[in-house]
Amino acid sequence: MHRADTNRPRPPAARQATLREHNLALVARAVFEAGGPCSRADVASATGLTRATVSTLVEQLLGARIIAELPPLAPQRAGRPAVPLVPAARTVVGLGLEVNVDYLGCRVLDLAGAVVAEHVEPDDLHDCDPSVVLGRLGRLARALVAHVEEDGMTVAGATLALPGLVDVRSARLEVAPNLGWSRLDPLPLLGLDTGGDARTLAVTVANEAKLAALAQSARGPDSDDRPRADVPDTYLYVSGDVGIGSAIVVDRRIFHGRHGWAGEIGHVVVDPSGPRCRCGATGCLEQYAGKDALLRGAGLAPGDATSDLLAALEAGETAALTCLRRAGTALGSALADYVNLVDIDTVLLGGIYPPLLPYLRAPVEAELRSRVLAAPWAALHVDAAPVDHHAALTGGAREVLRGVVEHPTRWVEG
Amino acid sequence: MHRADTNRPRPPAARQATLREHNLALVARAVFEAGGPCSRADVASATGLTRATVSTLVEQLLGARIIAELPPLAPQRAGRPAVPLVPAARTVVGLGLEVNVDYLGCRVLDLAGAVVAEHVEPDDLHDCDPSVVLGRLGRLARALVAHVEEDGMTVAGATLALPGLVDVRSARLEVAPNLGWSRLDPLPLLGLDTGGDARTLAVTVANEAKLAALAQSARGPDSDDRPRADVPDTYLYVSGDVGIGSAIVVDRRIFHGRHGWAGEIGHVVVDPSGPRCRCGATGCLEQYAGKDALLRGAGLAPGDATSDLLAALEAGETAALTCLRRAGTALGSALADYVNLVDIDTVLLGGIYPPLLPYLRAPVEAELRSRVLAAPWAALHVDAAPVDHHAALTGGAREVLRGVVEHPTRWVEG
DNA sequence: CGGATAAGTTCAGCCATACGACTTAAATGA
DNA sequence: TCATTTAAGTCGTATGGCTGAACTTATCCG
Repeated sequence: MHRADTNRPRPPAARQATLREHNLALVARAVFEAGGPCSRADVASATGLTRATVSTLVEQLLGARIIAELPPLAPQRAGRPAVPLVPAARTVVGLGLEVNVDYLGCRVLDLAGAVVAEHVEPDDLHDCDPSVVLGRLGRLARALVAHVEEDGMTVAGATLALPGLVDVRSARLEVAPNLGWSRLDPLPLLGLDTGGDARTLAVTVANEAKLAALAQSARGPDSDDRPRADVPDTYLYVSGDVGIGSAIVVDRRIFHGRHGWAGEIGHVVVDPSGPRCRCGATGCLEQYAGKDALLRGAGLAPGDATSDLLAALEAGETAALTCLRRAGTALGSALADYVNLVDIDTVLLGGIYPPLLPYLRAPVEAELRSRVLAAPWAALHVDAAPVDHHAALTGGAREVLRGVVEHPTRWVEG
Repeated sequence: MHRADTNRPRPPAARQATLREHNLALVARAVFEAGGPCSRADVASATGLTRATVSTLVEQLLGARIIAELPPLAPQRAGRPAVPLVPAARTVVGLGLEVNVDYLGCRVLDLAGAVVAEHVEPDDLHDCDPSVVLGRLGRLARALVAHVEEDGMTVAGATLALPGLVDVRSARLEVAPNLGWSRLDPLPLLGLDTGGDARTLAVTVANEAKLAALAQSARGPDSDDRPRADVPDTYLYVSGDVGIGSAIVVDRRIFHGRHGWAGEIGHVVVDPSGPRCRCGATGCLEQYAGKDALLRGAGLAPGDATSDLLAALEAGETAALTCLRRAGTALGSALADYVNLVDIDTVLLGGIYPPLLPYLRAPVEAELRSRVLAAPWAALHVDAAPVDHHAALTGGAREVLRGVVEHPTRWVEG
């Protein structure tokens, strides 16, 4: 059994240019994480660099259009007034793409976190043809890219979100049950790198739930769905739908595991003597807390909407209430395993769960209290995910922009 | 709900000295990971630094006694013969300490990976007094430190391994059920930093299974228990005993989670209608595959040894065989959850499991095949952990030495 | 109006690495 | 035996990024 990582690559040698890259990224991060306009002097004291150095670096970031200067505010203290620095709006942008069972679309975000453009087409994409659908998405994306480029923006890259097992390193989709796709390389089918002009757009693929998870983190625009609670940098995100996906977010980055398949909570064992799952095993979480199981348990049809379920619950229907208690216990049991294994104390529930949370919370928390070994020593937080409206589009675009902020050198002097 | 990590610290500004530190560590790593003597020129081509720079850095590492030169080998090619560089033996050393239910001890490892000194005292430490036992361990450690320092070695630090929930950041032990300890700060009780001389020895604490996990990784001396198979850099380590601990190792580092409590596989749900666990919940893995459960299931007494169980199995006793099949299925079910959640494809079984592996393997693998969602696309490897003889002592010492290799600057020019 | 205060800029100095030339040390072969 | 070849390791200059102190700019305050 030989494996590739036995001689993992060493980091490259550091030279003067490496210093620059590091400090450029440091200054960029300081501006982005300041939570408001900040001066060069603020950045200097936040980073530990001298004001002289910060000035040089800021100059480069301005030139790269990664940050921007605002007109000086009315000064309130003695001393020369500061020039406010902010993330640049509508200059360098990221593109999020997604194909999911009920829609396909793309969204462009700028560095300030604002949605610059988007195009979402609801559709039923169960068992569709990958090349047709991805070709269609590619055309949408090209149109959107052309549009924002006409306005002088630069698209830094794109991330494609797919609801299935995506190998992040080979950019290969192994299987997406609900789309009926398997074993394909989605990127060539988008036709983005062979567009009209000769430029190539860097595109990556990732699992939809993982990208949605990234959209939850605190910093960024608060122009989104819900008022943004203070989301920590490390949390578990669980997205309920027909399947149940999840992601481990550590310091605002996805923990991918070996292939990018971490977080498959939908098939965690809840009860081995439980119902058979479509995966072949028995008693998987999905069979208790997946969308189909919830609807079936409440006496609704598989095609019904979450709102029907919610109506049944609000009407006090016993079948629905019982089913949700059962689902909550199952979800709590699986989350307890999750927390026991990875020791992360915040769980954000997304997908179909946020409106159902009032019915799920008690059994989930009861199960966590009794099953999480460390529960007596560290409080656990279970909350609704703040962003859910096509979160993977936002997450994908943000992932691109994170790359820009963390590696600004590529955009300097271009 | 306010949490501390919302404003996580930024990395420090990089300056010239940072470059040095980085490249010094790079050169050190190159020598340590070469797998044999290597020349300055080898290091240069491995790192991408010039030979001139490597010479300077090697000079410093030699001065810090982190690496050493060997007498030149009989040259086989034309050209000036290389001066072989190797990790230094018996210069800078790491100290591993451990208190466990059946022994306490300490072990000193040098940078070459050799055991320089050790002192292990078997004892029954169920429900012992922490201050007495830790005081005793501290005295052992001081004696060992004095001994190796007389031989001219420098102890770089120490790591204390404890079988319980250890908060790695506060160095606090929350609970260690089998020792009967709870809520205590173990480090002061060791009395190592207030020793006879005024020096302070940096000591950290960690969970025993996690440190044992670190002892498994491939590089390092092969003077240990078993012939070292090629262990990858990323794997799950599971240690069976009365309780079942585990660790997630990614790129040869422990994934600690929020507090250092990741890997509590012993209380993953196997069957909610199963037996009650001492943790209060029902159907935890420990109740199927923990040592007590195995002995009880095989009709043996709780105090019996693993060898008795093995004898019963080899004699073909039905109760023992059935019990191990059941344990294997339970372990496989829990491991399947683990792999589904963290996507790591190698599992090393340690503790009492290696000799039992022939009886566990089939049910474990069957369960993994049917329950791991990604099983069709990536082979899983379940193996016996190569190191098990007081592995946490080795892991703890290695952890200290990893710090030396990755941050050599502190040892240069001292 | 002038001193205090603070933001931002300029410039000499330092330091680590690169690059090319040089030295050292062995094998090779006429 | 001795020049040639090959490769390891060292030396000296050049480059580039950061620092620190002095300087300029711009505002407030008495």
